[in-house]
Amino acid sequence: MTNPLSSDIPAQYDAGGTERALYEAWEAAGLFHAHAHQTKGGGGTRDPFTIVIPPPNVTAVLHVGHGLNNAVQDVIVRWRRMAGDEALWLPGTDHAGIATQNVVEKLVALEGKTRFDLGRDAFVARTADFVRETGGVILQQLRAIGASADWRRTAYTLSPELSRSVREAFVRLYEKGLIYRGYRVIHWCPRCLTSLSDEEAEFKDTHGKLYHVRYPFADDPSRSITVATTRPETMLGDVAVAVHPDDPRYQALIGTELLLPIANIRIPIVADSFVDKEFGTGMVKITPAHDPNDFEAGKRLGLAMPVVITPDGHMGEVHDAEGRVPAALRGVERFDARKKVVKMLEAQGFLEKVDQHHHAVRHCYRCHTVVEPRLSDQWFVKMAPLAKPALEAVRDGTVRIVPERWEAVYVNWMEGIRDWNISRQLWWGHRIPVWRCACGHEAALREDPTGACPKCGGAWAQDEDVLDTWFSSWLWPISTLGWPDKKDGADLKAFYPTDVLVTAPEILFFWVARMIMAGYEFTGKAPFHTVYLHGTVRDMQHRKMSKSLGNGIDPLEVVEKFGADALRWTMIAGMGLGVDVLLDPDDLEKSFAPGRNFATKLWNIGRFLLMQVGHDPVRPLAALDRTKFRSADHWIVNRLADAVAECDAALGPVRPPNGAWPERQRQMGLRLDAYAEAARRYLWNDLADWYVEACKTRLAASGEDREIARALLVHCFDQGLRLLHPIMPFITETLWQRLPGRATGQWLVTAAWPTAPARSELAHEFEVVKDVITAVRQIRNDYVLPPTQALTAHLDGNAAAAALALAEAAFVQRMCRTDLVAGAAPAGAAAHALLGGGLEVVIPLEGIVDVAKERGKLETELAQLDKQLAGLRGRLANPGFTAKAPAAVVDAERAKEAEWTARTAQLRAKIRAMGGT
RNA sequence: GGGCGAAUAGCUCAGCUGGUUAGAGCACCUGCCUUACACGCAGGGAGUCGGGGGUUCGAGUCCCUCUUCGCCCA
Repeated sequence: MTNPLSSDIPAQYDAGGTERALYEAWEAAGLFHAHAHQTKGGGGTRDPFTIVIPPPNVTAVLHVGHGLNNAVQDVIVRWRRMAGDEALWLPGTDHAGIATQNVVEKLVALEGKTRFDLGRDAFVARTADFVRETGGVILQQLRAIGASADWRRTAYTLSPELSRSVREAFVRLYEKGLIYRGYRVIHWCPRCLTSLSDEEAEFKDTHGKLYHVRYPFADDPSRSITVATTRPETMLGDVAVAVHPDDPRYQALIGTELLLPIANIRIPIVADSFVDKEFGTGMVKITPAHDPNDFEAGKRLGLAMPVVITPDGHMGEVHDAEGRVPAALRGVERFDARKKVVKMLEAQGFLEKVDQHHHAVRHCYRCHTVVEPRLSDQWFVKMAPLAKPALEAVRDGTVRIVPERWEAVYVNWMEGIRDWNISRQLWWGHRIPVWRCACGHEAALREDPTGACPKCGGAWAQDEDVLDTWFSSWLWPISTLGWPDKKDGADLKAFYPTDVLVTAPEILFFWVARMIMAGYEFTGKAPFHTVYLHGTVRDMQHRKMSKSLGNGIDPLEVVEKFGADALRWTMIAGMGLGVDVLLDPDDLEKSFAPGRNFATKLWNIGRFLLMQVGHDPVRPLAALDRTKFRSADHWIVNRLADAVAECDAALGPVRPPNGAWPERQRQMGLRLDAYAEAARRYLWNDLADWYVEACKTRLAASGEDREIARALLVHCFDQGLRLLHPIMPFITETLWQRLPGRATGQWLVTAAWPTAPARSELAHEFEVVKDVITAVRQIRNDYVLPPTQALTAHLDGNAAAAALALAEAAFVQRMCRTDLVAGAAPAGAAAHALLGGGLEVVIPLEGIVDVAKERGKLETELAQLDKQLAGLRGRLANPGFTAKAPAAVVDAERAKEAEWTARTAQLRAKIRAMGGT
């Protein structure tokens, strides 16, 4: 294992042991704990920066989707922590009503029992025990990927504190009349035995069938009409057949009666404008208890509502349905019943035809069972009043959604918002705090009642249902910070509203939209100013990773094999805004190599640099005499300034300037891939590839030049580690601890985020040196000259530029084994390169260079340039362009023309000298 | 059926309010174990910006249209 805090630098970096030890050290040092009193709201001086975690289910184990989501949050929160904010990342879990109850029911089933055998209290106690034992697993796993969450504030939706929030929210809404009880058709999961909200009943495209069924007229069985249905078994609950009132085909039939096959019941033909004239036959059967649209129609028309399917999805005369379900169908499972009904219809000659039919069918989002529309009593939240401020917030930029296209989706949903079914027929969850008495008295109570009904003195009983888990999740940003508790409101004052919410688009409606509503309803403020919706991790066929497909990636396996830094780098660097991350579950090596390779490279940069620099202290940047800088020094300082600016531009702005995002800033920032690339380019392509190389010879000497190189190497590497730390926290900290002069107790985690150093005017001088080196390397490659072969390059055409290169002749020699000479090359065969500013690099290669071929190369270059120059001159000759284009554009084009003209002249002269025309 | 969006190098994507010779990463090809790193170094090829039309001095960028694909909602 690599000791994270030691000063020696082994040849190999061992991620596994280092990461574990380092995480423990960080946590022990309390680096992730945010202090309310440090914030401006808490009496301190710092801006707060808060992210609340999208709480994973207590039953969840870490999958790569969590990995991505939490890596993003960690990058952002680590960035803000370094930037000097009092940064709080608040972790926790939710109790996941349906999912957790399902898991425990399965455990109970292993003992041959059901939850009903145990009884409600015992089952709830059993579930609570289960959660106590296993509920923290995923939070423990988050530590392995480096999550810098404030574990001392870990929250849980079913804790006493958060339960109080839920209760308070319910009672307030109830008292305002925004929570009501309604008897209507809702989505019902016959397996979970509970109702579901619209959002929890997911559409899935299904290959079904459209059955065309003949319903004979009651008074003349020789005549019949035909209705089309995808669910023939529900016909037993039919109470009418509807036609569109304007449909000329059926005007005369309205009011006549049909004989419902199988059930042999008379039902009327009615008119309702909800019927789609074009669909099927334009006649639709009405089954009010088993279809939401039919329910509405049934209500409008005052029809009966017989229920013919039991809660667990079997046929039966459940309610108001005597005589409708024949004995042969009673107790038959609904899909078996469908087959039987079809057979019966066929046998009796009522089945006209069956078409293939593709349609979207609702499924339970927890167990994927086909949802059964069911008529029942449920609690609802009236959403329209809550949606109003939440919609306005996104419209006026108080809350921005990134990427932008989801704002339109959000607005669209909000405008068509429907009431939210919040009751669940479960035992695991917050029990609805409503008590009812036989006398009709009903109350929602903040505290459990002790006595009897205050109205009549009779016994009163609490509602049996529990609340939708999302009814606690929508309070998450406020409940976790202590709402509504006034006595200890420090966190709410210090850290609310939060800043960025990081999640996947799938739960935009489930959770994000509702949190915004709850924020306004209960605190009068939006709970955050930015919603960052990231992509999904997919496999190489662009399929979402899932257990059933077996195409998942276990992030802990990746951490084990390549390190958390490699995992994080790969995901963050590969994540464009709102873009899916593609990873190959069958080839983890290939998927995570970029991260692992970069970590290794970084280790080697650090190892070499630190060995060269030694342990002696170095001077700070400000103490360096810039007049003593070499061209490479000026250059690397500018590159650092560029890198800081690029990272800041990619990440920021942090928060809206005056409470709302101006149009210009609404989609700026959070470009994590661009940030990652800027940091990588600086450390690898600038610092390692050029500056470290440029320092090699200088470090071997002694004196002032060596000290400048040492100081800049340390400073520039230090700054680079800081820029990279939010993405690769472990290896950067491990290296940072080894920088000379590091005192114990200093941590990169809380080190200051870089600010761009003052730029130098002389950085371009090193570009000339680089260009010469690159030109020589190109020539060496073109003529397949071995790297060891010594060359001499003559620098002509621009004496000043040549002098800059000659000043670094030793460096050039190191980089490309080539000596530099000022002035024209001797006559003879040579390779040529024409650099910017007219600087010519000429390498005599008698016997190797074919003069005609070399001339051909220059002629090709000339031809290309001539063509572009012709276009450019055409543009400048066009009065429309010079008159209408901005002056700056025209000037730039003129400057270009001058430069290209000079270059073509130079090329022509060279070609002539080589015997061409 | 309603709404939103995308089509740019082999792949994944940048390209801001129209204005350099359209970029990056990965992949690919060539050469190299140059005393930190082959998980590396150096060099290189590659795109008629989905088709068509329009606006403009100028279009990958704006408008229309067609084609294909994706997402959300019913």
